[in-house]
Amino acid sequence: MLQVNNIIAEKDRYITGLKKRNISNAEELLNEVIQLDESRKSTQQELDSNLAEANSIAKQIGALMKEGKKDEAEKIKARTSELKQLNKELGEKLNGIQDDLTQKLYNIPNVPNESVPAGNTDEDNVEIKKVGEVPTLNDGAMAHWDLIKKHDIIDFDLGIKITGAGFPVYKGKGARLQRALVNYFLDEAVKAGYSEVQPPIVVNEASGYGTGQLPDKEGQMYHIGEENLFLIPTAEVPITNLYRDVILNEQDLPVKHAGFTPCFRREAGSWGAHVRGLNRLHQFDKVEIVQVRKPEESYQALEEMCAHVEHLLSSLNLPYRILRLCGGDLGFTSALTFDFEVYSAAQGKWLEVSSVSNFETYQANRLKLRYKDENKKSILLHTLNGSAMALPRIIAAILENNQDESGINIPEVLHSYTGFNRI
RNA sequence: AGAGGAGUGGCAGAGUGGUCGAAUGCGGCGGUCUUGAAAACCGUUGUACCGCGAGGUACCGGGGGUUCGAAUCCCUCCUCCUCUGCCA
Repeated sequence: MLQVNNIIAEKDRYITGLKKRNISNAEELLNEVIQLDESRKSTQQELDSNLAEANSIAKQIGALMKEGKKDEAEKIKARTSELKQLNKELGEKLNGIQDDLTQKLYNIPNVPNESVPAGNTDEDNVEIKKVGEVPTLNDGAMAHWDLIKKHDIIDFDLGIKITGAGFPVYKGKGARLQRALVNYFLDEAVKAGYSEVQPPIVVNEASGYGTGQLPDKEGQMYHIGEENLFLIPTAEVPITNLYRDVILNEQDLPVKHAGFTPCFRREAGSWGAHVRGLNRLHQFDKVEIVQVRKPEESYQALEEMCAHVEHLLSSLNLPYRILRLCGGDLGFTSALTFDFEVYSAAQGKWLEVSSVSNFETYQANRLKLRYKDENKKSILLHTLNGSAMALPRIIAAILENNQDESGINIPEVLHSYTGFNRI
C-alpha cells in the first residue's frame, strides 16, 4: 500500500498517476487519507501523554507502597482511574482511526510509473515490440482444442468428470510436454541466476494481504473455509511472502527466486465463447520469477526480467509481442507492467503468456520488507515478478504453430526434455 | 487426533506483580594493545510511532482481560517440542 508520507510529499504526482487508472476522485481519496493520518497523530499524542502520566503515577504508587505509605498511595489512585477510563476511550478511538486508515490505503491501488499510458481497457495498451514471423499453416490446420483430441494428449472431459470445467487432464505426450517445459523454464531461470524454490501452493490470509491479492481479489481465489487458507493464483504470493517481516542486509541483495507451482483461479465472471480450450483455465502450471531489489535498481531489474522472458520465447520460436499496459489495465499493486503475448496461429489470436511487473514499494510496505543501508537506516525495498512462463497458452501456441498434415513438431530446445521431437 | 511441556532481543538463556526494553553468555560493530592477526580489555549493538529537540509511547508468539502497575496472573487463538495413535 501507499505510504502516507509519500502521499503528502508527492500529492500532485500521485493524483495524476491515479487518474491514469481512471480514479476520478483521486484527490478526494488522498485528502481523506491525509486527514485520517492527522487525526491519528493528534489522537496518539494525546494518548501517549496520558499514558506517560499514568505510568509515572503507577511508579509513584509502587515507591509509596514500598515505604509502607499506603494511605498516600490510595490518594493518588483516584487520578489513575480517571486516566484509565480516558485512555480506554482514546485507545478505541485510535484503533478506529487506524482501521479506517488501513482500509482506505488497502483500497487505493499503486501509483503508475510515468511511462504508463492513460487508457481504459486492454485496447489501450501500447505495443512496443513485435518479434518473429507468423507461420503459414497447412490447409485444414486445427485449433489446439481439436489437435489435443486428435492426438489424445489433453482431455477436458476427464477433467470435468473428476473436478469440473477448466481442470484438464494432460496425458501421454501432452503430460510429458508440459513437464518438459516446466523443467526447461526452471533450468533457464537457474542459469540466469535465480535460485529455485518450491513453496506451498496454499497460503494464509496474511500472505494474501502481503502481496495485495487481498482484499482486492478475494473472490478470485479458491478459499478453504475450514482452515481459512487460499489456493494460490500465482507463485508470486508464497515466494514474495517469504520476505514478509524481513529486514535484509545489503549483501543479501539482490534476491532472485524462481519457482514452479500450479496456479488456481476462480475466474468468476470471465467465461465466454472467446475462452476455449487452454486459453483460460481454473488450474494451470506456471514458472514464476521474483526479484527483491534496492529502489534505485528496480527498473533495471525489470528490464532484465523482460529480457529473460524474451529469450525464452524466441528460443521456442514463438512469434511474440510486448505490450506496455495502460493505466486502466494495470494490476492493482503494479507501477509498471509489460505483458508478453504469443501468436497462436490457428486461432489467429494473441495469447498472454507472461506479465512482468515492478511493484516498487507497494507490496514491500505491506510486507514490511526492508534492508539496512550503510547508515543502518531501514529502507523499503522494491519487489518485482514475472511469469517465465505460464504453460497452457505456450502449449496451445506450440501445437497450433508447429502443426503439419501428419503431426506437430516440438521446438528443438525441448527435445532433450521431451525425449521425442514430434507428436 | 489424545496427553503433557514450552514460546523472552541475531542466537543461547535468566527473569513469576513495581525501579525490566529486559541480567548474563555468544555473535555483530567501533576502539585500545600488536609489525599483522589471535587473545585480552573498553565501549556499543532491536523495531515502530509521535516530537525541531529534550524526550515520550508501544512491542517479551497473536488477541482480549484482571490490577494503580503485567514478560510475570487469567481467558482465547497460533506455533514448536515430547509421548501415544494414524499416515504419504
